Amino acid sequence: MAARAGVSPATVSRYFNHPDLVRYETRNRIAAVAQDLGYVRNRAAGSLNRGRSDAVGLVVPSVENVIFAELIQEFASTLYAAEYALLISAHGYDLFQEGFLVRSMLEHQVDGVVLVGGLHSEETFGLLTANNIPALTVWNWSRQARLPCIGIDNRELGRLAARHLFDLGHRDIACFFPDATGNDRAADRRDGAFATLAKKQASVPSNRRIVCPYDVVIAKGLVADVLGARNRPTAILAGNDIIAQAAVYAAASAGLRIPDDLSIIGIGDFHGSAALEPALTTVRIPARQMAVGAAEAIVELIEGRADPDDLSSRLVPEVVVRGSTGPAA
Amino acid sequence: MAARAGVSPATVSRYFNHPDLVRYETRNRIAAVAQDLGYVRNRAAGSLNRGRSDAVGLVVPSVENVIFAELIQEFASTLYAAEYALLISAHGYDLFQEGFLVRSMLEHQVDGVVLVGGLHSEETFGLLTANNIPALTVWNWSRQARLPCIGIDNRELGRLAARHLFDLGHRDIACFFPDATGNDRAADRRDGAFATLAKKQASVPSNRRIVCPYDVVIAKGLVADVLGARNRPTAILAGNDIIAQAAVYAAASAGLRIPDDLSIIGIGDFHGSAALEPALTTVRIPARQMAVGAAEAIVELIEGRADPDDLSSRLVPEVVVRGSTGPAA
DNA sequence: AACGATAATGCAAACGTTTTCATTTATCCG
DNA sequence: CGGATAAATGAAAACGTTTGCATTATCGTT
Repeated sequence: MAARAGVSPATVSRYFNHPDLVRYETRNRIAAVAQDLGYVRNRAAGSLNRGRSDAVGLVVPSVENVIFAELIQEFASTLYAAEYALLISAHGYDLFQEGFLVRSMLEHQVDGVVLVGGLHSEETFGLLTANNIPALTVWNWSRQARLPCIGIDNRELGRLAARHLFDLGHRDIACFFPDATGNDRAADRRDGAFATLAKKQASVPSNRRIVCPYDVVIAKGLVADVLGARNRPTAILAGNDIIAQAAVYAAASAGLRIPDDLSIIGIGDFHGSAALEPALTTVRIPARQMAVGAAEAIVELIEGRADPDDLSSRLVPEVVVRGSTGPAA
Repeated sequence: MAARAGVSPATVSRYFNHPDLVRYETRNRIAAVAQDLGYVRNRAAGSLNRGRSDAVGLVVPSVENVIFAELIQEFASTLYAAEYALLISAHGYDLFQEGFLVRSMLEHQVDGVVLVGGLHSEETFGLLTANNIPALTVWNWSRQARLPCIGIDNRELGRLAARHLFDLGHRDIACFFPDATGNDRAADRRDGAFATLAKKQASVPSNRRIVCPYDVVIAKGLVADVLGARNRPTAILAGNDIIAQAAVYAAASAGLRIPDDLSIIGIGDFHGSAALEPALTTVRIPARQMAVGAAEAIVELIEGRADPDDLSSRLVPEVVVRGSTGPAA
C-alpha cells in the first residue's frame, strides 16, 4: 500500500490518523491507491502498537430479551458516535460462561467492558482488576456494588409494583418471577415485592410464588394454571413485561376481563407494552437512558476523564398506570 | 509472562495452542504464573502474525427485531461451538451504514462476514471481493444472488400468505408492509403478495397497500385507521408478525372478533406468535435453522472446506394455521 | 555407556501499524 | 536572494505472538 502510493508507511498512517499532517496532493494519491486496492487498515496491528483498540465489550445475559435489545441498540449508537467499535456477547444467564466471554473480549483487546447486573463470578472480577480494564455495570444499582453501576434499584421496582396492587385493594396477588440463579435483578425485584407484601399483609403463600422463565409461551401456561385453579387471585404481579403480556393472553384465553376480573402489572415498560389490549400497567425502567449513560461513562473511564469512584448513578423508576390494573372487586 | 515462568515466549505460545508439545511440568509452571498474573493472551498480536483472527462478523439490520434476535442467538452459539468469536453490528436498514460497518469489521480482521438479505451497496460488495473475505448472506434466497445465500424465497412468503387468505374467500385484503428501501426481504414479500392477489382477483387498490414500520405502537395506529374507515377489509395481510400482532391489538381495541369479523395473517412465526390471543396464523420462517446453517457454512468457507458456488441453500416456509384466520363472512 | 530417536525448548524473523526523531522540502520575510 | 521557520516526509524501533529451524534434553535400546 505505502509502496504503491510511493510514500512511507508512516505517511499512510498519518493520512488516516492525522490527515492534516499530510500534504493535499499526497492525500489524494493515497486515497486513490486505497480506493483502487480496496485497502482496509489492519486495526490489530494498530492495537498492538498503541495498546488501545478503540473497541468496547458489552456482555448481556441474552439478546432475545426485548428490553436488552433496546439497551444494545442505544448503547451501540452512542458508542459509534464516539468512534468506538462494539463487541457484544450473550451468556444465557450462566455466570461461568460470562467469565469465559469476558476473557475472550480481553483477549481481543477491548478497552473497556460493560456488564449487566452486579452479580458476577470471581473469575470475571479477577480478570478485570488484574488487567486494570475499565469496567462498569448497568441495569442494577446498589450502594455496595463492586463496580461502578448505572441503573435502578431493582428492589424498589418490586416494591412499587406490589404497593400499586396493594393500594388498589388487592389482597390475593400471584407473583411470577424468573429463576434468580445468577440473576440479581430478578432476585431483588422478587425480594422487594415479597417484603412489601409481607409488611402490608401476610407473607406471600407458596402457591402465589411462581418461578417462571422469560418466555411468553411457557409463562402463559403457568399463568393459565393459576387462573384455572379453584380460588384464583385478584391480581398478578409479573417480574417483567413479557410475563405480564403472557398473563394478559392467559386471562383473555380464560375469558376473564381485565382489570375487572383480574389486574396485571408488569415490570420494565418494554416498547410495545403500551400497545397491548388492554394497555399494560407496569413499572418503567429507563433502559435507553441507562444505555446512553453507560456508553458515555465507559468512554470517559477509558479516556481517563472520569473517576470510577463517583461514576455510579441511580435512575428512577416510575409506575406507569395503564388499563391492566384496577380496584379489587 | 514468559520471563516469569522461566521459559521463552515460544513455549508460552505452544502452551496455549499446542499443549501436547509442552512438557507436563512446564505446563504446570506456565499455568500457575498465568493464573497468578491474570494473564490474557493478546489475540491482536496473534492475528497479526497468523493473518487469521478466528472471529466472524454478523451484520444485521436491527437487534430490536425479535426474529433477528433469534437468528443472532443461534448463530452465536453455533459459532462459539466452533471456537470462533463473534462481532455483531446493526445498521438500521441503512445500506450506506452497512458498508461502513463491514469496513470496520474487516479492519478488525474478521475472517468472514455474514449479511442479511441480498441487497447491499457496491462499497460492501467491493470491500469483500477486493479483500477476498469469505462472505455469505442469510434470510433471503435468490437464484441470482451475488453471494452464497442461505434463506427462503421471500416472494413465496408473500404468495403463501395471500393465497391462504384468498382460499378462505377473502376478497378485500389490506396489506401492511414495511418500507422496502434497502430491504429486499420486505420488497419481495410485498411483490409476491401483490402478484398473487392481482392474478387471482384484481390488483390491490392503493388504500389497501399500507407502508408500515416495524413498530407495534405505530402499526396498531395504522391498522386502527384502516379498521375505522367506512368500509373495512375482511382480512389483513401483515408483512411480519409484529405488524400482525399490532393488528390483533387494533382489532381487539375496535371490538372486532377474530376471525369472525376480521382475519389476520402474519409472516415469520416469531417465538410468541403462538401465544397471542387468538393464536396467530402466519407463514413460518425457519430462523434458527438458517442461523445454524449460516454459521456452519461460514466456518466451512473460512477453513476452505466448502466451495462458495454450491453453498447456497433454500429453506422451505410453511403456512402455520392458527386461530387468527377463518372463512370470509 | 554409547547411540539414535524423539521430545522439549529456544532463537529469531515476521506480521502491519504507530510514533519519535531526524531529515528534507516548502514558505516567508527582510 | 538568503536565511530562518514551518511543513511534510522518512527511518527505525516497538508492540506480543507464532512458527520454522536449530539446539538441547530425555529416553530406550543394545
